Amino acid sequence: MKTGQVTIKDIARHLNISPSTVSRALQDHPDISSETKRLVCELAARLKYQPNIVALGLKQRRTKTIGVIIPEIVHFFFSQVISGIEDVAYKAGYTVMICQSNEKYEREKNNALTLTAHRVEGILVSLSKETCDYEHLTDIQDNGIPLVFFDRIAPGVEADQVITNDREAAYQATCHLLEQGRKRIAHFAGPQNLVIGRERKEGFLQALSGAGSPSGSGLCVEADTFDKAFREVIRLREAGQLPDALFCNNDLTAIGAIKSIRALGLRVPEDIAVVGFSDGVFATISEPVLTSVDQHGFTMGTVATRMLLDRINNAEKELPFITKVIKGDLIIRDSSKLSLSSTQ
Amino acid sequence: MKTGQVTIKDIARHLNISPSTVSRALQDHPDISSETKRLVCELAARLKYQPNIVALGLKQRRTKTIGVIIPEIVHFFFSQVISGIEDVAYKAGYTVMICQSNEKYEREKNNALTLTAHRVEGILVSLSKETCDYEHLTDIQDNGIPLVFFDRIAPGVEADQVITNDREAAYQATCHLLEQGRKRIAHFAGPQNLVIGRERKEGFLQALSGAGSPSGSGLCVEADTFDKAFREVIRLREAGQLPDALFCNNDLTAIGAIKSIRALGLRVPEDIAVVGFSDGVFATISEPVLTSVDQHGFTMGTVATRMLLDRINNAEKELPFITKVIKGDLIIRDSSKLSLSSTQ
DNA sequence: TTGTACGCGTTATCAC
DNA sequence: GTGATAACGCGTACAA
Repeated sequence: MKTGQVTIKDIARHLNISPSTVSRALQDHPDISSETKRLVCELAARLKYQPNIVALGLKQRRTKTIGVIIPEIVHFFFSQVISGIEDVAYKAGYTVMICQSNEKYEREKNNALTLTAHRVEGILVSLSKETCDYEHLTDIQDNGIPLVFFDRIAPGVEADQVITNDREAAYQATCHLLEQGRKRIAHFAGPQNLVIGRERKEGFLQALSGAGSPSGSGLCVEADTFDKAFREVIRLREAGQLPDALFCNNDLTAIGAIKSIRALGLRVPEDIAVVGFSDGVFATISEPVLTSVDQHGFTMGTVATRMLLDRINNAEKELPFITKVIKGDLIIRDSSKLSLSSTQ
Repeated sequence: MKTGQVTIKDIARHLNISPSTVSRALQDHPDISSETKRLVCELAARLKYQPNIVALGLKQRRTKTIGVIIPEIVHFFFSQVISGIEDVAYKAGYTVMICQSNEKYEREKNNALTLTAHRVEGILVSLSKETCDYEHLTDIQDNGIPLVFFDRIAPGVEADQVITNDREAAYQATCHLLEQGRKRIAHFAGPQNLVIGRERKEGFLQALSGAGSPSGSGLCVEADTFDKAFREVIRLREAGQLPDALFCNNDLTAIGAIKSIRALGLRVPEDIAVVGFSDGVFATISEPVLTSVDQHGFTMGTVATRMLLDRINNAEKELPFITKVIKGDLIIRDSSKLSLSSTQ
């Protein structure tokens, strides 16, 4: 199917002038007579002429497009980040090409190739859960295309990064539980090959050891989905290992845990306090409303995009790589807060 | 910033052969000697050569790209649709360019221009809440670019469409409430300039009149967000108009209502049964879990994209426009279902 | 078997 | 003031 769109040539033919004259007239070039300009602009408007950005990109050797590789759009956090990305990109006259890895390494590699084939000027990446090898990404850099990681970064790869202060936020979240008088706090952790998974766990453990908590109290389990959390709570109960508080790697996990806890006839927060991470809509919808760390997804998107555009526009300068930290805010809600009575 | 990517010319220069030979070698053209092919392919691999899709698009006058205009990515339903779109598009070798209208008419007009400027071969659209005029979309069609509407269609515009059986599903949802013995059922409606808003309300009213319900029982209020629903429940209470059941235009609205109802010390579903629409994750996270109509967002995306690709690949044929209806499934959960006792 | 010429839409650089 | 030409990267009919 050929896009039957009007070109500069069409206008030139209609007016019996050359394409270059049309081009200049449209750009309000001083050399062109105002009469010609009028004629050209009128016809262009009537024919709804639009410059062909593809051709422009070819000529100018820059596509004014940036690429994004994310695990899944349907995750609220990522959709927020994308909104932030688009916001900044569009205002700067850039188009955004979004690719989903669906948490698959192979797919992520493909995404990288798709984007470079489209000659995007820069790429924003958040790693899939499977990704352990980063060659497909360093290849991009070798091609001279700037890369900015957000949230799920690649350790060891030299590049700009935007992250949450995961460890610190996890530390605070755990301290909050300790302050509530909780003794046996467990952690439902994310995949440990991701830095965010490790960092959050690390912060959790630090808080416990800082509290001089008895060894063995830091029960960590890898569970990062609603379903896994639901099952894990049941398993812990059967093993007689139910904690009195739970810090989860993300909100959906926390909510799965809450559902499971309640299904067992126990109460949140009275019997088990629960805290999530990466505050999205879920936290306020949950019952009870969920204490969580607000990761400011939209902001993360805007910051990352600005870094990328800076990098693109200063490609010559060999500026050092930057890591920006967006501070997560612990928002305390009912799922972890005892209003009056104490637990026993 | 110039994408310093390797071109066919670079390879040709290195090997002291002409660019066309390189081109043919890369395509495994029979005319080329296997020795030359080997040389070319080896060097191409070493240099990580990738064909410039932009240049190809220009030459072949087809960009292998489709555009999407949606209100907001952060809506779970829309993010599901996008996943479906990407799934089909990528398998067909198409790239997807996503634009958000942010529910603004002006922005939607801009999106349309951006996409045509990029010479996308077809466009998928779901209207913003503000949109009442459709010229920016018919302009696209006049340009010979196929258009497919999904979910939020433009009445009067001749184009392919994919929709939910909104009226019927709303009818069923309301009937379900009637079957539960509810007498005073209210509707929290969406914007009435959108067809889906009107249809869902229509279905609601039909069910009531079919039940020979007393006039005035069909209380309709325009409220389509969490906050509006929350406030509206309070207002109804103050006005002494609280219903015993509530059918909401979407899930988030339903959940806002539930939160408000509970804040008033009333129970769901015992005092007020609640039903939502467009079943997303929210429905299963809500407490109690929410009865809702599953709109099958992912499927809607795949179906719409297939229609669009068909249209693109059969541009010559003047096929009649098609409307596909994806049946919504009413999924009954705790928010509307009385297990044992009856209401009084 | 390989090279040359052309065109996709656009603009910068010459020429006139 | 305007027109012709070349170039961006690629594929292909045609020539050699």
